[in-house]
Amino acid sequence: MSTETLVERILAADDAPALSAADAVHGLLDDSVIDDVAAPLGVAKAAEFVGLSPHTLRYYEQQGLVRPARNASGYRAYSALDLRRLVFLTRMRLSGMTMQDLKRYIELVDHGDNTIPERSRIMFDQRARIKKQLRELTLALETTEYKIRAYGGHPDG
Amino acid sequence: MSTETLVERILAADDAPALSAADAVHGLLDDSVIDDVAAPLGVAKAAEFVGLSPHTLRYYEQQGLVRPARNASGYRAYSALDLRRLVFLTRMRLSGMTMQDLKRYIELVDHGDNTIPERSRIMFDQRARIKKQLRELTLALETTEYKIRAYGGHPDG
DNA sequence: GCTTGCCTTCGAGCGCGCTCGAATCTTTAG
DNA sequence: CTAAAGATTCGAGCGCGCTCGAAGGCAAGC
Repeated sequence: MSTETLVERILAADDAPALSAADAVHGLLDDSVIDDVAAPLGVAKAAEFVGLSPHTLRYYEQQGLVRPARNASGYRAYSALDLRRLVFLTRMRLSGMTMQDLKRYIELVDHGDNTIPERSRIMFDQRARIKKQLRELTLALETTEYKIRAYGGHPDG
Repeated sequence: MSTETLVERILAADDAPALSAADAVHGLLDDSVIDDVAAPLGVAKAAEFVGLSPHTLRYYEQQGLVRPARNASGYRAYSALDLRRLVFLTRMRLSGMTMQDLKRYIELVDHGDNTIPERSRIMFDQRARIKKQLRELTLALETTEYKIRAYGGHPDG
């Protein structure tokens, strides 16, 4: 929570992102919100929900990251649980976790509570990576804003 | 400056990164520091300075992003100016600017001041991208810390 | 019944950004 | 003088994470 409010201060009152359609990954803080959506969702809707392509969702499934149920016709049906996992996966991917690490992590999840120590380690590493990226991005932001200032900052040329 | 102090608060007093050898990209805020270094540098030293490989520096040159002078033997000699550009390039790359956009930008720089409007636009876009990434990373960080908390947070398994 | 459109599987292909190997030249140490 | 370390150019190769195309099944509207 502390982190959120701080970074919120950084990014608030700025070029409002205008998050239009279903961008769960960039908006949701409370996963329980997902229950409100009319799950289960087909692959297209689920993809739109997390901001990925249907292709990518099938790819994730093939890689063992999600296992949505199928309806009578063999179509994928993403439950609220599946959607929450997709949000998790997408956030981890967006923050630079590799497919390999993500696969390993999910594999551990599927193997019960005695894998928690290793999962914990993975999340510690992930946190360190994210913080490093935050540092790098902060420097890049400063550099960028320096340039904008130097150019006089005319947004429309 | 405002941004820096805020994010500094977020990341301060944490797992100290132990920035050992020459990590200009992650540390320098004032480019003038570069003059202190004994420029010009050979490709290996320059690479170490920005945290890239010599291969990558040659690749950047081939792509037209830097043009270091050559000594009598044809070896690359990166001047302080070149090093500052390398720091800039590296920060932009680390913050997700594509090679294509970077090439375009440098091309504009090489074409004088009347290209400033377009350069300005590129930097505005870049800033928006960085801020989006910061938002995504922040959510990912929260998710990660949530997991760590859930796992009881034992760092050593 | 037919068309439209979204769903399925499969394997191949691709764009990005390096990364490497080979052959050769230069500099430095002993 | 010799050997080792590090520089050069060139083009090929690679790992990641998708991304796409082909061939076909299923559902709904006219």
